[in-house]
Amino acid sequence: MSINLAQLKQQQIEYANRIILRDDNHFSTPTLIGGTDVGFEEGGQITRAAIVVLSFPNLTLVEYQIAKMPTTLPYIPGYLSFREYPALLAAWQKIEHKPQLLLVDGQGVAHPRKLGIASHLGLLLDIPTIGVAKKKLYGQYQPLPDERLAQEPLFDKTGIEQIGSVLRSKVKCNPLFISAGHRVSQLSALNWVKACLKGYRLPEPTRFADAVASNKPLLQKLLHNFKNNN
DNA sequence: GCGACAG
DNA sequence: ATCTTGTCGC
Repeated sequence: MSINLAQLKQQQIEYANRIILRDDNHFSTPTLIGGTDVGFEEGGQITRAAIVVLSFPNLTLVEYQIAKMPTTLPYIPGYLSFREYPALLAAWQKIEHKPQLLLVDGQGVAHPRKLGIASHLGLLLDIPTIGVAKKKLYGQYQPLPDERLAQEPLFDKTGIEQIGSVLRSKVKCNPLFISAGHRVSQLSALNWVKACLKGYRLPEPTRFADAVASNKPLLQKLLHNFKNNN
């Protein structure tokens, strides 16, 4: 069986037209903010999606859910969302306290066809989303000084349109690539991420989602404390 | 043809 | 992403 990339590409173009890059009217400040991350088991055969919900602005863990599904697609740059969104939707259904804003691991509109996983998921769930990626997929930017909160706009290939921001969330760490996903402006996307930083490279929602999705004993232990405190 | 390339 | 120990630097 071959993968019909041309069809997926067409779908991305159609979906991208529906993305809204303005701040949502439904909230001024979120009460709950979510984070997502995806991991794999059995050599990639199983996709494990994690969604965490934190209170805002306290940033304490309120809930987390995990969903596992058989992996259907390999990783193809530019088509990540098709590989990961089914498991993420399953995890979302299990979430009891639905957040008003979701930080998604990966790009938002900083994508060749302006439909990274954050945008794709935001559209499917019809909620505001922000893309928080650890690496660049698309775009160009100027070098950043090694200072906390140093930032540079991420531009389209034309160099005219800003498609996201590059943010040094922590000194001596590689920068984060922040881009609006859906129903949020580029400026707000950057500000919400900054509001979720707590001294680590990754914003808290993403950091917690990472811990849940990647079964690391150290951080998994932090989540065990959460169970006891509830 | 060559380089780039989320997770 | 995942497989993995020690190691360098603040």
